[in-house]
Amino acid sequence: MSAARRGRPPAGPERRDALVSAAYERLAEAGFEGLRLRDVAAAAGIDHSTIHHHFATKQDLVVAVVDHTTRQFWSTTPPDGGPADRLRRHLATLGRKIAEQPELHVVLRELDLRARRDPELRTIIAAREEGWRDSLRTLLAAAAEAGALVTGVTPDTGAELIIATVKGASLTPDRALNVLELLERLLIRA
Amino acid sequence: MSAARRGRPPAGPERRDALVSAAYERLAEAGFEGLRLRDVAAAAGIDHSTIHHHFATKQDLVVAVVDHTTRQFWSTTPPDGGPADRLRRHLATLGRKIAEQPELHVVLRELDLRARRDPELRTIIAAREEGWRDSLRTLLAAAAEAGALVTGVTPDTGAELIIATVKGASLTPDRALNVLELLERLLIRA
Amino acid sequence: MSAARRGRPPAGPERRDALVSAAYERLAEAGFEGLRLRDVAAAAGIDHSTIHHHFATKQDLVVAVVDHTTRQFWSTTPPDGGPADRLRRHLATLGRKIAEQPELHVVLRELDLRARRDPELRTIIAAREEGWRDSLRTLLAAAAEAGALVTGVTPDTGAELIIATVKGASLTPDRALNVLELLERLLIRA
Amino acid sequence: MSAARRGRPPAGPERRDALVSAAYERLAEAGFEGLRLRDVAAAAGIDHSTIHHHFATKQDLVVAVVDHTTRQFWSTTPPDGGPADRLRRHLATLGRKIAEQPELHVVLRELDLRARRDPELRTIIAAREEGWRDSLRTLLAAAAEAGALVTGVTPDTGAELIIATVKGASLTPDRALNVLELLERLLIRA
DNA sequence: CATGAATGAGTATTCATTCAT
DNA sequence: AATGAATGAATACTCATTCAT
Repeated sequence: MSAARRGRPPAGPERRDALVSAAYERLAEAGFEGLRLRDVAAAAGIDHSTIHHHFATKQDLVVAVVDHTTRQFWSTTPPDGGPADRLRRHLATLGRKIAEQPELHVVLRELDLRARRDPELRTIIAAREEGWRDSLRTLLAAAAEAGALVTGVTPDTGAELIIATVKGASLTPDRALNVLELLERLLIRA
Repeated sequence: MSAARRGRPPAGPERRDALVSAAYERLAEAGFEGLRLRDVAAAAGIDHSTIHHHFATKQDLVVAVVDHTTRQFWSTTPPDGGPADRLRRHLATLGRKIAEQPELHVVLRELDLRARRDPELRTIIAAREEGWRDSLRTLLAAAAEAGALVTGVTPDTGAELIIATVKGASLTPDRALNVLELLERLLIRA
Repeated sequence: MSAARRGRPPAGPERRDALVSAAYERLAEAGFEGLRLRDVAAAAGIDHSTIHHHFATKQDLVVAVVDHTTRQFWSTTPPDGGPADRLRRHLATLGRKIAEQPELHVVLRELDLRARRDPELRTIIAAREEGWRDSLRTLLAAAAEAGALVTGVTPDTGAELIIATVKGASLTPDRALNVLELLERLLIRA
Repeated sequence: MSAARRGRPPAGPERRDALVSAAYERLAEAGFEGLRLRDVAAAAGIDHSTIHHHFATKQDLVVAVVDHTTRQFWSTTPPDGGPADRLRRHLATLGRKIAEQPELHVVLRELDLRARRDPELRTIIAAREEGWRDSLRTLLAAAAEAGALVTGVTPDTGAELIIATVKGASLTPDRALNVLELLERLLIRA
């Protein structure tokens, strides 16, 4: 009713989301280095000064993008099944997502680097990653108890290895699926 | 008369190297996002417009930094010994270097991301990485022939897994050593 | 229903006064240079776009502030008594007011300067000042007739001297009282 | 030889002075409220970004203007003669300068107000004014010793009265001369 | 009356690059 | 080679004002 009255200004609250999405896309295309509020506004179809009505500062928009991006990754996590199977599916899902949606993981790597110099982002990203790490540890502990894990792999280092490999694999998306398949075979007993 | 007046301005040709080193350090600290020619010049102790006598454009300096950085990484590669041992030493050396010299690997990740949008850097970096990949493949093929490799690992995917894990591990330097140790145990037969 | 919900939004007509007072205070604190409608609105506890329901333009609000401020100063004038005494009391009152309420006189000086570039303000302020000047002239003429004035002081130049000194003294509020006391002794016969 | 090579860019070091003069003039015309670096640059005939080559920030330029302006006022002070005469000449010179060069004194009043909110300017201006105050006190003390001063005027309050009156008189330049003449007659014994 | 969203002209500042010396 | 002055396009952010609700 109120949206798309004359076709140009979409509406009120969803405008904020449109800005975050546009910023996410610009970040994927151009990196932090090339992230310009003007481009974000243009992509969202609004005047660039209107951005500041929704986000006081560029950093505030970036924080919203971090939230949006890490949340999107989080939805990746698998539901249920046997521990070995769940781990298998988790890695397979990640491998597929990296191949299908490479920008998401590229942006996540961009955020990892930016977080080194930005305490605010560091806090948010560390919290989200900690959630992933915890769920991996739980999964690996269950798999170990079920005797499905290769000997010598503790839940702790196993989780770190998975995190590192997923992150590194996301830098070369077309090879990610194969890499994560091999990792899975190395971790889980035949 | 004016050169080496107080020992500060090194000279003519090594001035170029000083600029590359300064740019590398700025890149490690601030990322591409925060790389300013003025800062680089200041760190090298010269006027910022003098940079253009050594590098026509900022991109030229960046290319030189890429060369400098990837070369530094390359020097990391191990010399000789048995194939399993050489692989072990390679991963151990990398793990140690990441812990000791984290900025080098952070800069390399920065370059990986930048290369996605910059064909010139992509070419250089891909060529250097291809060298690393080749030597890993050779190493893994030798290890496989010696029966030292876990079954199911081909030289191709094994090399990809190592590359991915090393890259991902470099994003959390303090955990890198443990991660690479585990990878090594998973790849090499006891 | 929505008005006076929590006692904060006063009502309809007095809202206008609240805005003028808030603007006066902002002007005292930050000068014309730092006068922002948003700040004024925030200080009055309303949305900044609501200001435009009371004052079509910023200038309109400024005009209202000028009226408010000059009126406040006007109330300063003394009632009655003998001419010399009335003059004495006038200067003493001014000196005290400057010390007690320095912002009022600082704002008046701000207005004097602004009036140089703003014909609308100039007209208003000149009219108000003319009233003060007239009453000073009348007072001085009466004092002269009563023989209470030092020789050589005409009502005209005497009034100008008083006006100039009061204005200048208001720039250093803590010394104003002493300055005006001395002026009084110089003008009035012992 | 180097200046006015093609007529447009005047030269190097005097460019700084040209900017200060231009800023002073803009300040006189538009006040702090209307002081724009773009206008200053345009008045000096250079690109507005070039300003930052000479003054890192707007505040730095303002500080230079304060220095320039207060220095100009200072040069107003009279040389020598008998104490009463020197005081007479000082007030007469000030009265004439205010009438001839009203913008200078308007800018000085602008600075007085700005100094209330700007500690950096406050320090500079207070120091300069203290110099004026001191010289006035010395002058009045000499005049008092010579018996040329009206009874009841101490060097301290006399100096304050002069300062206040000069400041206030500068707000209405065409009446300043008369006001200061009257002040002189009130202070100095016939 | 009141609001929140939107606008657009404007504001200081940044920065790679050019040029004369 | 080196420098300092100059440039101009770009950059985040501001602010009075408008408009639909």
